[in-house]
Amino acid sequence: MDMTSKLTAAAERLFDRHGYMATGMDRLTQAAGMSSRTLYKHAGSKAQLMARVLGERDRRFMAQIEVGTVDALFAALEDWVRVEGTRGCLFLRSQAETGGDTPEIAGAVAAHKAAFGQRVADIVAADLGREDADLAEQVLVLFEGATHAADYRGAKAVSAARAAAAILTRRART
Amino acid sequence: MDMTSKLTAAAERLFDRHGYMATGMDRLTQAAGMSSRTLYKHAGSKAQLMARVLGERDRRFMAQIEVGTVDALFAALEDWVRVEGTRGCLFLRSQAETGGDTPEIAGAVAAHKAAFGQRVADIVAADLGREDADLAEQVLVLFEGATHAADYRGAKAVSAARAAAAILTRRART
DNA sequence: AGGAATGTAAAACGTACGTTTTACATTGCA
DNA sequence: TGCAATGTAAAACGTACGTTTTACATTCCT
Repeated sequence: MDMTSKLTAAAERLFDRHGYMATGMDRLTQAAGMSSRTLYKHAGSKAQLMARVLGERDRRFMAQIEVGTVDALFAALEDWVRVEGTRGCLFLRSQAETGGDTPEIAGAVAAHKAAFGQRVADIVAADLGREDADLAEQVLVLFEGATHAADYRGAKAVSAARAAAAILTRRART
Repeated sequence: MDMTSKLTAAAERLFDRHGYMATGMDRLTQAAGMSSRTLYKHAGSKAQLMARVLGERDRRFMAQIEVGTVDALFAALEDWVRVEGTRGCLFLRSQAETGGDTPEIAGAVAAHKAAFGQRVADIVAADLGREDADLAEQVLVLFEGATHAADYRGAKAVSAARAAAAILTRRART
């Protein structure tokens, strides 16, 4: 595994577990197993590193929700939280931690959330056989809610969202 | 307005807008208009200050959602985001920023989320005339989702959640 | 064989952190 | 009148921040 991947993986883990601001570069060099000089050669800066972490995560997440039905979307979320745990949305957390004042991060977050919104709309359209902006918004809210409520309610928040989405989707189909 | 209230109000504003970790004590003394010595006399420590901010916010928020129907719950959220803006849930953000490692904060967050969960269950029970744990979980997820999705989708996320909750509640009533 | 590329360890850069202290001014109550 | 309480400004505490630098070792390609 090359140094850049090792660094990005270590950074994602620490930023996700302890927060972006609370994670110092010394902790990062130690976790990545490299000197600070090498780290900066690959990272550029802390903000750029976070932007790359978010880009990687976006790739991974969007691949996981490459599905054709609303129910499969929530099944994918169940898998995601089982593997990754429940710490809310790293994109929104990063944005909030920095008050939206870090351009590299704000850009990565905006790009992800735009792609995610489009993906949800596509899945709803594929499931219904037609576009439905209202249902898409409801499914997006349920997905976001499950992601964050799982923080303190556990996995049952995701299954509740899945059940609610099934009801709303069936209703929209007829 | 006494110094403690002025301090708490200034702290809530800064912590909410720029994040807990990113807000330094010098910025806080300046915003609260008092010396650091006075600030520490009233705050105790940064973590204790945040805990008091969260306690205040819990009081204000729980008063706002003192309602008897599911629809009124989401109407209250619409009012809340109109007044307070859309920056997600300060409790979950604080918890995530500190990785759950700050006891004062973790305690305040746990207390709030327990009270909030109970309140949602009570509202659902009052609306239906009977308890319904499944519907309560769905309403909670919709509420949490609206809170966070409003960050990037705007107020329409809240109305989508309201509409979805209305459908699920009507269905549960019959 | 030789030299760019890539890595290391460790110290230093200046700044800011959360917190405490020193020295002094203003109040309000007994 | 006097003194405790409460406030101020400003410097200092030690630590940690993100970042750069210095000096040196090790690969890898031609």
